[in-house]
Amino acid sequence: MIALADCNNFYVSCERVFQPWLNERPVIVLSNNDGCAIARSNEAKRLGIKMGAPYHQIKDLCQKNRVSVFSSNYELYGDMSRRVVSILMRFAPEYEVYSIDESFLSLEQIHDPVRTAKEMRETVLKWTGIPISIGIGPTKTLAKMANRMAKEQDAGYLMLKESENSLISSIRVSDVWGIGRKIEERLKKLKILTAMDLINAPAPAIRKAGGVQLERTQKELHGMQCIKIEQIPEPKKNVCCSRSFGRTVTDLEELEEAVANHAVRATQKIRKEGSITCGLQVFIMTNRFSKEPQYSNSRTVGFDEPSDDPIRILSTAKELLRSIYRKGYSYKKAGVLLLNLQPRDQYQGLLFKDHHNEKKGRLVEALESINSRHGTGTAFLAAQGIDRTWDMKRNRRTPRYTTNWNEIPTIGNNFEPS
DNA sequence: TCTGGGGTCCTAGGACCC
DNA sequence: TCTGGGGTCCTAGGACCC
Repeated sequence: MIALADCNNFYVSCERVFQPWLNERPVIVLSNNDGCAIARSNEAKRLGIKMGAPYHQIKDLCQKNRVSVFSSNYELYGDMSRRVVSILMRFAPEYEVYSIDESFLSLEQIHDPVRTAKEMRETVLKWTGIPISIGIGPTKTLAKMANRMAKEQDAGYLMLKESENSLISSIRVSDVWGIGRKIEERLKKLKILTAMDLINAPAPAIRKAGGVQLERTQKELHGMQCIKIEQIPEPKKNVCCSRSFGRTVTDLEELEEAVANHAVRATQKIRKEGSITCGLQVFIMTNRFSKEPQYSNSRTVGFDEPSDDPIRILSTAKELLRSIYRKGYSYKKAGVLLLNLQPRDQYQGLLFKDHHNEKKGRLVEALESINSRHGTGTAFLAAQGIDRTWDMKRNRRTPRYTTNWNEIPTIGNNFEPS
């Protein structure tokens, strides 16, 4: 059996751990730039706030109903996520961290999966304050479905066996893991509306409608494991860093600063993974929701020799940016992708040229060590800009309670928060 | 005024090879 | 009029996930 442990309304639950008065009140957490609602408490869901709803459209509703609204605090959520995983792994030695709030666990060796699920749930709640739901099924897809049902029934945990047809027949096909809007439409034309319809449909028709992936989903619903638990995550193949601006940006100089920051952050990511990049893409775009003239463009370049040098990646990114920049547009977003990542230890140098520069290497290491000791952003390259007035909005972020010495919560009145 | 960010996998089609 | 057969590799775009 496979279990899927999923944190309930995860970002909201993280905020509630440190602000318990938010319990049983409507709470939402906004995306970067305070754009959309990306996490909602059950109370907020009941008010009709949809996943991904633009905040400016629901602002009145939130004020009227005294909804607590927060900017996302990824330092906090990332740290809470690690804590939850560290508890789950005590129960199941084989597991896969699927996303920031979900893990698949293999319960193959476990005698009584339901009992284990109950214990996991209680322990995670007690040790972290985060409520989780656990779905158990013979495959990942069925575990996902069981998880969904557990949440709907407010049960906490639920085990789904293959034979439980009555349960499955009530599930809409679009609620099956792996089926999005487009596939749903195609299936609708074939009169396949529920998970049960999908199970009973002829395989060739399914293959035609949704390719091998949909066929795999169908097999998984039959109880045949097609999607393995991946204990050790594969190294990333690409990395992307992009942001919307807090305001529109027209100047090349400001775009350059933003792209410089994305390039440096992307490079930090691959260095942490021990990867080097073979290529680089830069993109810029105007606000697609605006009626102003639209422009978006991207340019890609391959490196003659793979690199993880932030200075080289940054300067290449700036060159690419200059080549696609057009004056007169109001830009809303810029990003940098590092493509075709390779493990650093499989690096092949060039025969006739050497980019390697020991002095520069030491400089980058010094930057990294300063930032890891004193916090990200302590030391940075001048190209990244100082004021960064274009930076994203994050007006309602709570303290980084668990990862920053200056923001640790205090108890009682003896200590004034600094 | 205001609309997120970061990934993966698959497929079709083009360019190229013998 | 009629123009082979069988591959590989790469890329862009589409679909999905959280």
